Amino acid sequence: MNFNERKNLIVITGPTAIGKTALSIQLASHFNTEIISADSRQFYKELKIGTAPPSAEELATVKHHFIGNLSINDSYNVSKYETEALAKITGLFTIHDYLVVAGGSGLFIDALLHGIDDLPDPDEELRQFLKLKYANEGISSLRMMLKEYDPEYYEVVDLANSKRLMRALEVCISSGKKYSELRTNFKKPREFSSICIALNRDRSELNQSISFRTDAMIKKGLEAEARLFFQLRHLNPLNTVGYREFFDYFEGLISYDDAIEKIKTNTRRYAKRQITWFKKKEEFSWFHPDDYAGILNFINSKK
RNA sequence: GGUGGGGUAGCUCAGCUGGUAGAGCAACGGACUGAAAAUCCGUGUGUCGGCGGUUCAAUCCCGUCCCUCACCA
Repeated sequence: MNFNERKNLIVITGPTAIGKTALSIQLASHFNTEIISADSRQFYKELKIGTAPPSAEELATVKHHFIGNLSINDSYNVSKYETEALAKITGLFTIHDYLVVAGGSGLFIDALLHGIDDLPDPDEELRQFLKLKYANEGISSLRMMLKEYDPEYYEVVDLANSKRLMRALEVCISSGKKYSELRTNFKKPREFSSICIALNRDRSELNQSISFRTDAMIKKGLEAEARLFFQLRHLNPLNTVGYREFFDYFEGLISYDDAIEKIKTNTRRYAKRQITWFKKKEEFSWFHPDDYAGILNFINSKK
């Protein structure tokens, strides 16, 4: 990229149900530009209710990218997103000075802003082998294996987290190198400026918003939508709040009312994890979602 | 109004023969490199309904008042 004018990526993030969609549309309209989604569940076109994607009206107001661009049968990952989103952004910056990124998936935003290390993609056979090993021999077998392949990573990894252990083993085995050596944490330079905005508000208000939105999803037919995918529930994109709880209900494990309560609880927890993630990212400035004037002022001050 | 049960953490409830209390869930805090709305780790947050009394010591025993549930009027 070689731009004469400065290109600005306005990043809008924050916990779920805080109001990212509405704000991003307002901003994109103001700057007469487009929106890049950074929401790892709104990619899936089949998930129309439970992931709270922008409405048809909203999509008609502002051009969105990476909304409903994948199927739940696709296998996708952050690295692909980095490549595709970066390419999309690079293209759009030839006609826009501002672009808006909106979404709450911290790892994906991180990959977009700073890149992610060049690691091998998961190999399905190898992953199955490791899953089986974990199921049959327990987590200690993964630990012992990792200690052999990569003692340095073994020292720092969360030894209780089977997915981290399996992923590290995957990388070691398929690359023939140590995971700890491939993880450079190098921040790739980007040829645009980022204006990073995180939204948050009083926790009780956020919880109320979560409860309200969940009820709205139920009214829109979330149960029926979940039922469509019951047979496909093993797919990763369906390991998602709002669907998994209904799957438990369909299996007779919990009651209907419990399913709805659990959707709310798990959404609250998800929101908390998002807040924890972004709190330590110093590049983000925090705003109340209603403070549009303050946010606009902040963006313009970055010129 | 009478009789009986109950009032302990945000909720549901344990708590022995008196030694200022603990489970589940919720909540809160944290980690995070191709599964990330995923996955994992950590933390009891309390006028034991109020006021008196007995006792070296009361969530526990006694009195009284308040609240609540059930049954009887």
